[in-house]
Amino acid sequence: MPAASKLRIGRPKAAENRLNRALIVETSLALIDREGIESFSVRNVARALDVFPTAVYWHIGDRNTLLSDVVTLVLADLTPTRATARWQDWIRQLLVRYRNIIRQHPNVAPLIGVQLVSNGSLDFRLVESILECLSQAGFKGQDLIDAYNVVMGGMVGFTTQEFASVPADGTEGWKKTMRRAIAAVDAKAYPRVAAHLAAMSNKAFLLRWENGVSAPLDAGFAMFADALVAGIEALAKAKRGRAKRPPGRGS
Amino acid sequence: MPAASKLRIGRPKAAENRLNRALIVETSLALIDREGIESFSVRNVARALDVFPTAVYWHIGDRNTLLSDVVTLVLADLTPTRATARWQDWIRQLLVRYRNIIRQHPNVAPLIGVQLVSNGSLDFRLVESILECLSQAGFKGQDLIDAYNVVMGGMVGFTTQEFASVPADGTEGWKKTMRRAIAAVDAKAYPRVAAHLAAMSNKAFLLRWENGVSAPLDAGFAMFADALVAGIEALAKAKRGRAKRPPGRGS
DNA sequence: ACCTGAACACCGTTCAAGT
DNA sequence: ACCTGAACACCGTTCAAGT
Repeated sequence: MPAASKLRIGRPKAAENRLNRALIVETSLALIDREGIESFSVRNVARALDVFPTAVYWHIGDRNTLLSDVVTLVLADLTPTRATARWQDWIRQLLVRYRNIIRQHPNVAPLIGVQLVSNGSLDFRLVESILECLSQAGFKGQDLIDAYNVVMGGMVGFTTQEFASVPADGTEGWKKTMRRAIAAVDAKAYPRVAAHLAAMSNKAFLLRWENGVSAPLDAGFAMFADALVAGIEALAKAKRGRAKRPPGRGS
Repeated sequence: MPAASKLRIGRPKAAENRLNRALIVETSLALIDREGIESFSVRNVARALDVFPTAVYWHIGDRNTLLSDVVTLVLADLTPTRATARWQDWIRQLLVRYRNIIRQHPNVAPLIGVQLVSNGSLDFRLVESILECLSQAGFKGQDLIDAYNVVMGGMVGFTTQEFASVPADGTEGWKKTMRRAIAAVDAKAYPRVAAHLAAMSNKAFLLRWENGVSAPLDAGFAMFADALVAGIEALAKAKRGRAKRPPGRGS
């Protein structure tokens, strides 16, 4: 029988508060926030709720579906409310909102984008809003779809990496190894890396042993958002200029 | 004893061909390519090599380190050879090369970027080349580091999502559910989604049940690369114009 | 409808031996 | 140095019961 666990989070057992899907999803998120996805398991969720694993299964279907629901919960308030004068601001705001959400639930980051199941969310409001925004920018037809993918890809891409998960436990040895390997860069072979070593250590992709939780890349993200918006703007302008395709290779 | 497995891949056992790290890493990659990371395990690697799991452990340290080595192997030839006249072309080429590599090993995609251990690679040549390129573009100091992060974030971000892993087995029911949910969009509430439904089904993030392997986002990726490069170019130009920061928020 | 209970076929990893 | 062998503490998931 499931022992009266110290991990217990939700539900006062004896009450008439029965097990249900929402409770399971909330408990899962709480566990992931606290312990990370590496050590997340359906069995731990069951322990936290003081029921048998099979009771959880009755409600969730399977592990992937549960994780998909967690993602849906986390991203529930992603879509910005309408009404910014410039479409550029709306897109930038979307990226910022996404990052702020992930900052509150960094351990969820690895779930989004890398598994197709997380599409279970299917927030049509988000899709519609992005399309609306990009139509306003002047995109239509295939270009509109492409621009949509650019926005979504940019939104998730940078932040996912910034908050990439740190190895669970044996992390100490690995951190030391990383720090040393970085510090020991050959200044003759890689002069620019050596020159910027202090500014890049733990503040640049590949040269980190901590993630965005303890070492956020604020400035890098700001430039990423600026660049993406400026880039989309430039392409939109080029397309308006002539009714054709831009200098880049097309579909 | 490890049965003479049908999964057997490498090493003719009786030969003097002993177990070693490189062989283990190659075998792991072959298994991941064939079966996906979802069903990857150290024990399967051992079976494929016809040894006990503990023999593998003697060489690799632990599972995460092994996966990090797999990533290193896959990305070995990522960095483009020097010598493109325009820095813009070099950056675009880098993104294209990254995507081509992932197309050859799509199941590895989820490993890159989402786990900090994969930084074990530490290819200074890549870092140095990007810095060189962006210096040529006119970035310096903190801006140079930020621009570096923009490039790395963009390189990995889009493609990782395009090749997000599809659920392993029970995939049939999930696919049907997705297809129906998408097809059943409310045209009054989401007119633009409804209008572009055919063009977006399986060709736009969130509205997919297949990944880049069977439904590549070629045009979307092309625009993403164009937008990112154009955006970086615009920021560089703005910075050259005045010795200050661009309109976007800085730090 | 909702949960218990037992069971199956797996994991990663450690530790003690063998050669 | 390199591998076998056994063991530990876990997994996700299914299936048969109970209420």
